Amino acid sequence: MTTDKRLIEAAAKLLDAGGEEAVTLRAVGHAAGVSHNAPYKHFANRSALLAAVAAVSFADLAQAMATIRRSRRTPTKKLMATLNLFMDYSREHPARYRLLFNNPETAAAGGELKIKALETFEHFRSIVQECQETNNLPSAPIGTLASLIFATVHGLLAIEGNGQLHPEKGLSSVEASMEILLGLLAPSKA
Amino acid sequence: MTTDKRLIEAAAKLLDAGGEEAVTLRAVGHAAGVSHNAPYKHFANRSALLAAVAAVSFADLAQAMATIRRSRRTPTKKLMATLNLFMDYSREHPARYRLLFNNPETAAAGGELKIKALETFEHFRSIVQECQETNNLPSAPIGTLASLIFATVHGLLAIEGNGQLHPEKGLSSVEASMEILLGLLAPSKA
DNA sequence: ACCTGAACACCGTTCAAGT
DNA sequence: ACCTGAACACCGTTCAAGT
Repeated sequence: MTTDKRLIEAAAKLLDAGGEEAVTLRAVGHAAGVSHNAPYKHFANRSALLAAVAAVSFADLAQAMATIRRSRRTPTKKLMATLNLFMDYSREHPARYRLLFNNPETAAAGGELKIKALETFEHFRSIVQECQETNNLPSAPIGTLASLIFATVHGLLAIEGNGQLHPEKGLSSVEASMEILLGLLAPSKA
Repeated sequence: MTTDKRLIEAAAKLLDAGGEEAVTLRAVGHAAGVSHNAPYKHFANRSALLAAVAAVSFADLAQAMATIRRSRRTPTKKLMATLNLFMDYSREHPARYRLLFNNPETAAAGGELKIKALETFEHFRSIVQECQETNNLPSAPIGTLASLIFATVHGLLAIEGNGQLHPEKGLSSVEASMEILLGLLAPSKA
């Protein structure tokens, strides 16, 4: 495997294991078997390395979503599967999830990263559209509806990760909240 | 003003102006007119100082929400005003907003910070409840409904802050998305 | 009780070399 | 072309004093 791939992989592993602060160039270099400043021969700086991690992570998500999209399932089931994908990702890789969806630097980035991110949203949007076409979601503008549903899972996951979702206090789980949302959004079958 | 208040204020100002990375203890100390390690006489460490900033910020938000809650407005208008409060806060103090609602350390914290955070949610929940009672929101469990609506603004604002809300690409603004959500949630006046 | 200056370990980044 | 080791500036944190 080429050095740059190994650096990205090492950075991702450190990120998952210890959060963003654990991703030091020294640790990344060491984990990849090179010196602490070899990364600079492959990436402009630490941010660029993290951006590369984000890009491959978006690509992974996009691929998983493409598989769901192609599968033989009802649109509603596809949407559920996609939402579950996000939930699992957020819970198994919280720091990575934050890097993808909650990081000012990721926001500012363009190039490869931006393209991969847009691909991910495009899959999501398409699945939401299928649900609309089968009359399982209201006929609001597709972009608005898709961003609304995505933002809701995202927001719920953020709050959950922040420990501000308190099932014991009457607040509900991400799953339950999403079910309620989709239930309320579903057009009454008149 | 006491030194600890001045330290919190200086930290908040630096946070708003330059993001979390700009909040170095050296800069905070300097801005407050003390040495770079005087903060340690008032706070256990940098995290504790940021937690104090979060606590006063939550208190400010809670107070603004209490005012809205007490005002002579329809429940729906109160809810709108509260949502606008979050939107303004996120746009005017993005780094601070992230500290409050998107920070693993804030999550782990207890004490004063946790209490202030819960107070904020309590106001929000109460306003949502008013909307339910006047039949402007469906009769889902209050905790679930409140967290759902809050998570949605929060998620939309996170995406907006991340530059992933693209009005030009058919995705919509936070305001428009929230209006659609509340419109769809509103029980049909039968 | 509250503050300061020196010191330490760690980090991102740069630079001059090495193959 | 790719990598390394030394060096620099900066940071959080600790410690021994100072009033």
